[in-house]
Amino acid sequence: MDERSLRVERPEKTLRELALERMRDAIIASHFKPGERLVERDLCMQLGVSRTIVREVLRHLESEGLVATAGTRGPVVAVTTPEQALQIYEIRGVLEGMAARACAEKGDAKLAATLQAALDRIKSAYGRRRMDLVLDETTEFYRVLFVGAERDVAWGIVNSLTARINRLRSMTIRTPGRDIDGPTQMQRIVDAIRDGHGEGAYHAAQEHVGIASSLARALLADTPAA
Amino acid sequence: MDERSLRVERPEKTLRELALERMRDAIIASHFKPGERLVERDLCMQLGVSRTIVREVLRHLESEGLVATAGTRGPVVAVTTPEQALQIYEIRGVLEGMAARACAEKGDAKLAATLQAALDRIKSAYGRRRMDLVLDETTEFYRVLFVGAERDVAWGIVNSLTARINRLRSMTIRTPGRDIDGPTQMQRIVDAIRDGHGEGAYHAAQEHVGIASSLARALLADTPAA
DNA sequence: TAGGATATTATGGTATGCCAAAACGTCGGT
DNA sequence: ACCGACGTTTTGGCATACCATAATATCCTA
Repeated sequence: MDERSLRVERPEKTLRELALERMRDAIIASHFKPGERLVERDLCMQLGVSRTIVREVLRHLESEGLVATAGTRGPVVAVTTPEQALQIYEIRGVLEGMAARACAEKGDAKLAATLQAALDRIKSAYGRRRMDLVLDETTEFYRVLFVGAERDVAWGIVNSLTARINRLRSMTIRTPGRDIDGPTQMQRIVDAIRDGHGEGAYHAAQEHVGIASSLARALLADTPAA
Repeated sequence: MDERSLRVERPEKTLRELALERMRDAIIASHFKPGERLVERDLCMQLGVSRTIVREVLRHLESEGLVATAGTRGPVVAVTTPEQALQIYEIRGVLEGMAARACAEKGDAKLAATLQAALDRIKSAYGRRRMDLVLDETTEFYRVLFVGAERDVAWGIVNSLTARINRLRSMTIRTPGRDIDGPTQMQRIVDAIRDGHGEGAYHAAQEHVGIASSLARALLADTPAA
């Protein structure tokens, strides 16, 4: 037993931070459904924390758009209307296009390789029918894209918007043929970036989101609100 | 004294909501400076509310990006780095361009008139050297633009981003000649919208933000961090 | 049985308390 | 004068309490 093993490990995160992550993940994963009432005291029991923490977490989530509070009625999981969902796809289109263009103009071969690796992991997840992993790896792909583009502000926005349409995302990746078409479109993004084609990357990224948007539009025509 | 005067007026907003607005406005108006420590108990005294409310307000403002909390050190007013500020201008450029294009494609004469009225108010504020009003009326102009474009999600993003660079905004509108050039550029946006020119409106909006970005870049070269 | 009145319970808004850790001030030794 | 140890104060993390209002259940009457 040497000196290091006597060291006291201090918790890396506060209870509040842990609870926030847990709640955010639970909403994103549809454990709590859109429109569902989030009763503070129930959450206290589920999370095993006091109301103080629950309320503070709810304030965060309100500001993130994942929770809505209207008048005297308590907090509910936010409902993303079809109109909003389509707006979100549009915004993602312009921001992802912007990031893709910046990556292409950067001319960084290592970045292109990292994106390719991330895309390969998406393909692999599709191949294994691991749809949960497809979403996670897609998020990772875009994180690499925005970090590579040095656009952390836009990444914060896109990531937050994406959380609000996660149910829809989960549905679009399951549409027939998406497992082939989706990675093919993303491959075009990566290729354009590797080749340094700014406009090409911009349009490839926009097209990819545009197609997802069309899929979502069709799905929303069948089952409203996500 | 009739029946109506016996009615109990219930407060429209909770204490928390009022405190949140007050704090947000105070940060935006530079009452609290970037990097300044926001001590909970001090805020309690200044706002006249309990720590509960202060903490919940701080959670909101954290998620909005106006307040930062790092490790064991308490909350501070967020510092927007020059890099972030420039990113924010870039994002505004694409989102405002998108909204302007949507307005132009809408072909709504009433909307164009409302935008013109809003721009006239900006001009009037410039003429009276009321720079605080210039900022307020500019915000109103863009609110009308996004609402007219039916892009409330993008408006939420732009409004929130703009709050983070308000000091810089306050400085750019004060640069020599901006009082003439700014409204001229915005007039081009309004004209393109009135004439139904989608691409024209898009580029006019992008150009306007691009010029503000260049002014900001120059200012940031002199005085870092806002 | 249906509807209204009343009682009870649940819930959000808000304040206060406790405690551990961080920050700051003081003192003594070199 | 500087540094380290120690004591004191400040501060954030977190829990709990109180209260008014909203929601729900129960009871009584027509």
